[in-house]
This record gives sequence, C-alpha cells and structure tokens, in this order.
Amino acid sequence: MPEGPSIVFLKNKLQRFKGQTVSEASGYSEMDKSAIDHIKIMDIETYGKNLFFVFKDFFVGVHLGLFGSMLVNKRKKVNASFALHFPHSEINFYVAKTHLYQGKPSDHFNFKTDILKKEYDGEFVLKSIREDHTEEMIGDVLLDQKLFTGVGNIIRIESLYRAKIHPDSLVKDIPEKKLVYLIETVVNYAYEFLDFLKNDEVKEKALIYEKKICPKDKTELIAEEMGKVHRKTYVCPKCQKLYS
DNA sequence: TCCAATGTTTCGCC
DNA sequence: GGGCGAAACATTGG
Repeated sequence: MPEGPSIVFLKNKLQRFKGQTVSEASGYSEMDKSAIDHIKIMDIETYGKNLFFVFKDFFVGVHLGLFGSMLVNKRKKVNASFALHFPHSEINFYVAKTHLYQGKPSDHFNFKTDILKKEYDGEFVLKSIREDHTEEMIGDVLLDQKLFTGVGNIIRIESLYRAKIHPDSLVKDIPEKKLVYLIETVVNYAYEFLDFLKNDEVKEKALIYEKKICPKDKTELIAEEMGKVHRKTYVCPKCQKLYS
C-alpha cells in the first residue's frame, strides 16, 4: 500500500526484469494489452505513486490506489488486474489501475516535483506554491500530486509535525524559510520512509501518525479531518504552529 | 463482525 | 462548467 517510497521499493525489487522480454500481458484491466507481446522492457521507472514499465515506443503506468498490491512469481486467489509474464517468471498486480501512454515518461510528467527523483527541484516547488497556491492550506497543498508528487497521508502528517507547522496554515502566512524547511523535510522523510520499508517498520517509526500523544511533551494529539482534503490528520496543538 | 485505511476517479447534484 | 460529497475499487488488518 503505497506512497511514493513504496513504489520505489517495488521498482527496486523489479530491477532484474530490465532488459527481459515479456512473453505475454494479461489481467482484467480494460487497457488494451495487445501491443505488449514479445517486446523487451527497456526500463522500469516511477513517478510519484505510479510504476512505469517502459517499452520502446510506449510505456505502461500501474497505480495501486489504496488497496493495490504486487507479487512476483506468486499469485493470490483472485485474478490479477494486470500481469506481465516471462518464460520463467511473472509479475502480478492486484486491484491496480493501468494506463498505456505513447512516448516516454518524461514526455508526460514533470520530474522536478517528484520527491524521490534525481531531477527533484525544491526551488521549483517553492516557486510554484508561492505563485499559485497562496490561499490554500499547506495540509491540502502537500497532497496535490502536481506539486508534491509521491506525497501521501503519512508523509504529509509526519513532515508537518517535524517542520512544526499546523496543516491549516495558509501558504501565504508561512514564512519562506519555514516553507523551505518543510520542503526539505518532506524529501528527507521520504527517504527515511523508503529505508523503513526494508524492515516493515514505517508505522512503528512514525512520530504521530496513528498515535495518541506527542512524543516530545506528551500532549494529546488531535486526530480529525482538516482542510478540504477528507483525510484524517494528526496534529500536536502545542508543537505545530498555526500561522495566520 | 465491523470499520477504517499509505488513493484516485467518476458520478450525481446543485 | 465548477465545486463538493459520496461511492466505487476481485483488500486487509485490527
């Protein structure tokens, strides 16, 4: 179950499939799979919460949504929504949405906003939110995949706590230095998240996500939906400042 | 058994 | 058209 780092984690597991030739694609997803037939996987990439299988003239995007999962050389009882078969192995996706794109990923997506890509450009993100999203709450902005590609609810909550910013603060009210620090924190935490995945300890290493009290001063946390995004948000009312 | 959840799209209704 | 809310999704874990 996926935020950006979980997808990178999956991509890393699939490295040996680069250069391999797909013998068949299957699954109940509506995407036309007829072009994926005895062709070579040129590359496997990510963009935020999307996993891409790159072929010569097109690529396939896989999105796991909230319930999706991937198995290599194993199957669940239910049918896969998408699967790639090889002579001696297979990759199966469950409850995944797929989309076939012409061209290459960089034709369609701006890598500067992807928190886990080499091309990530924090200054570009800062500029974008200070130009066009000043009236929005930072808690909402963080989930905007066009601005913070790959950020999910856990990264959002944990980053705001670490940066000591209340999610209901409007972008225009947050000092620039604080925004810069938040943007750095998001990226640093995303890499920590990726590391935690190796030992399946994302939740136990979280500071306030799904917790009751602030680890710093034992203040009772607030846990409710905030902003426009209907997602449960955890906040320490003492540590996190509401800028206004 | 029930409920919520690391997500996004679609649909119906103003 | 836009904005908003609810539903949907071959799920899963507490």
